[in-house]
Amino acid sequence: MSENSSDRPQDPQQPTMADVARRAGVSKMTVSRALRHNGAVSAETRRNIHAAIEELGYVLDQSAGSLSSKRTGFVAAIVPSINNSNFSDTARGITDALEDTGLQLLLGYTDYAIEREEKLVEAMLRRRPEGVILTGGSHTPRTRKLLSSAGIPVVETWDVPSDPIDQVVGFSNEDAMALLVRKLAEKGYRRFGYIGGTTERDTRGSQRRTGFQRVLNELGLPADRLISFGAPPISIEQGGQAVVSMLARWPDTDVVICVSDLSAFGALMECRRRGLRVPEDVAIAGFGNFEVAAYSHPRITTVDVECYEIGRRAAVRLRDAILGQRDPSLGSIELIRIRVVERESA
Amino acid sequence: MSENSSDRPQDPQQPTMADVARRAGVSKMTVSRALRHNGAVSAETRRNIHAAIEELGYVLDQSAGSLSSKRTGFVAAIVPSINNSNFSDTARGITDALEDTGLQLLLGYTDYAIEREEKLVEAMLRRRPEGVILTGGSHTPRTRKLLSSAGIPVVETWDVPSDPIDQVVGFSNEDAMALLVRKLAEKGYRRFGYIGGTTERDTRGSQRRTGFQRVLNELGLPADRLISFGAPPISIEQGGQAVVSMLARWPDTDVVICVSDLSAFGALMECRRRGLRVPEDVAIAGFGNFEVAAYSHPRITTVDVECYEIGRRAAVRLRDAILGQRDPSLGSIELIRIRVVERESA
DNA sequence: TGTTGGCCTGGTACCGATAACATAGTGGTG
DNA sequence: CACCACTATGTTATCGGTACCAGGCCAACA
Repeated sequence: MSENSSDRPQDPQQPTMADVARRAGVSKMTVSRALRHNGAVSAETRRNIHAAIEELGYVLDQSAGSLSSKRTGFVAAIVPSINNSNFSDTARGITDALEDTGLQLLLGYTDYAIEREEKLVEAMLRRRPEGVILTGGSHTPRTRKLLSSAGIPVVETWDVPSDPIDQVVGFSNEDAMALLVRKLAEKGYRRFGYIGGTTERDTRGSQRRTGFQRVLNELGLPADRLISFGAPPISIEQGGQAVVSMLARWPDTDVVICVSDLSAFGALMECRRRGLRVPEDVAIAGFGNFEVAAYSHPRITTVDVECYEIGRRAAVRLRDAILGQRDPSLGSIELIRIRVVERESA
Repeated sequence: MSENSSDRPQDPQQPTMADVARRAGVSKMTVSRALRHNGAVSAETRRNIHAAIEELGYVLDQSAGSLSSKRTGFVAAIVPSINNSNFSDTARGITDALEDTGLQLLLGYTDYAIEREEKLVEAMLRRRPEGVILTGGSHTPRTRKLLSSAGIPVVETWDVPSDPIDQVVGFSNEDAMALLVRKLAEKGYRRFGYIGGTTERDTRGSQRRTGFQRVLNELGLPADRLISFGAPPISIEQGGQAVVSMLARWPDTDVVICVSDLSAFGALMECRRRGLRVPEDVAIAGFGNFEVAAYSHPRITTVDVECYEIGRRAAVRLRDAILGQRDPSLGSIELIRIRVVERESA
């Protein structure tokens, strides 16, 4: 039913602004003015135009408009996965900050592959976004090149890259994990295990592992209990499987730290299923402060990242850059607060 | 840094196809042909053109192209929430089915409000998508009107509306819930409770509640143990709070059925926290077969919906309609399989 | 050798809006 | 009453591509 035949037997051609203008007895230009509440149009003319629009079922063709105005009215945001409440909180933050700016969000996801990110960036750029928000600081050289020469503002998030493309709103995943490990060491834990994904694909994951190892080295504690399980993002199920391997190999592990709350939750449930007490027999901690961690039984100790704020502030920076209102006193790098949330599991 | 000043001191103006043509010593038309692998262009010319593109850092402006070709190359999908693995599975199904069709997915989310859906549909339509995928069958009259007269194929999903706009790929939420209740009644449960969101806003949620009540009425069992808690989508936390109210009010409740696995999980964890045995003291069931339900302890009995398939098939139908390859022997309504997954919690 | 047909390539006219400037009317002011 | 500032509207020229048609070139064939 490509030619949708329901309601009214509509004309094969969609009406254009010229049709509206003819019907309202004015010129195209006046219609254009009436639609963008900027121009000076008399109340009566405006009424006629809106009546004509209603009768014809006219919908503005924005792509035609952007060709001449050079404003497409959207920004692109690229996240690793939409099925992850951390990133969807960030997306919400972006959407909220963009409200009332006339800017729309176009969301794309990469499945944690920077090659897919490259393809996505190129596809987005063909539609001429007015700005781009990326997740993470690792990109292909071509992605960097495309974005640098696109002449639009770019904000990298969820990371603090050493060589930013443009602006940054994020935090150090390494430091955040270090903070958690240090806190747990203070609580008396000594034999730390780490569960994460296999490859380097999830760069934020590997940075967290680095932070884990760094602190243990500083404290003179062994940092070799590492289980890598599956391609990132590692799931609840994989967290469960990984903790089994961990305890089979190093049965005296004090505390298991997981790359995210999802895997921590899997590990926790698997331990409970096997009759282990958490945290008495083995403690568990996660990362990201997902809702599941706050309401599981026992509740999971984790690191809270202000995901929503990341999105909101990234979008505010983008908006200011686009509208040329960028505050020069602000640096181009903005750090987001992270904090350890101590709960029952560790 | 709106004028991105890093890498190279780039020209203020982005290069256009005419620049590429000039540099390659051909006409714009030939460049256009070389970029869309359809036209006949000699190997050497093509090489020159690609070299010129590379040197200039040219990126095609698709919005200009679509103006004259009348093909924008994207479809819009509108989901209630991106932070919900059911819908993001559907989104993945759409993305996968669109691969290699030259069609891109533009995702929008409504936060479960049909007014926001209306705004979103209008915003999308201004960009002239080649097709639209909606979640659910309830829309504002204006949304329906806009879509019917847009002259593009539309697929409604996750529901079986009585008066479809165009095509449908979904299932009956009422029947799916009825299936679950019937199965649990067969297992011997008699005193059923239901936990869901408050308003009619989440239409799929209310349909599920209707299915719940219908079956209990048919079986001559009381169907009045209903707890409504919070605006949809109800969260893990709200599931926990609701089960507390439920058991305070009707302490002898056999089994608690939740509108989704997330609230079921919250209820389950809260029961465990209070020392209740599940399913011995109270059984719990959910809906949607989320990962959290499969790996919690105990595992949660639920209804599995083929979310990914919903997306994939909706996109296939859209694609066929757009390319004019729609198989007329296929009806315009496609039902997705649903099945009860019996696990430990009920 | 003339004709035919296929492969490349170019020229021109748009696609549907907006920018920029021009113009007509209107009321207030000295 | 001429002049000015201001409002409301129209005209023209694009924006950056693609559709469509025309034409040049060359090999194959009669």
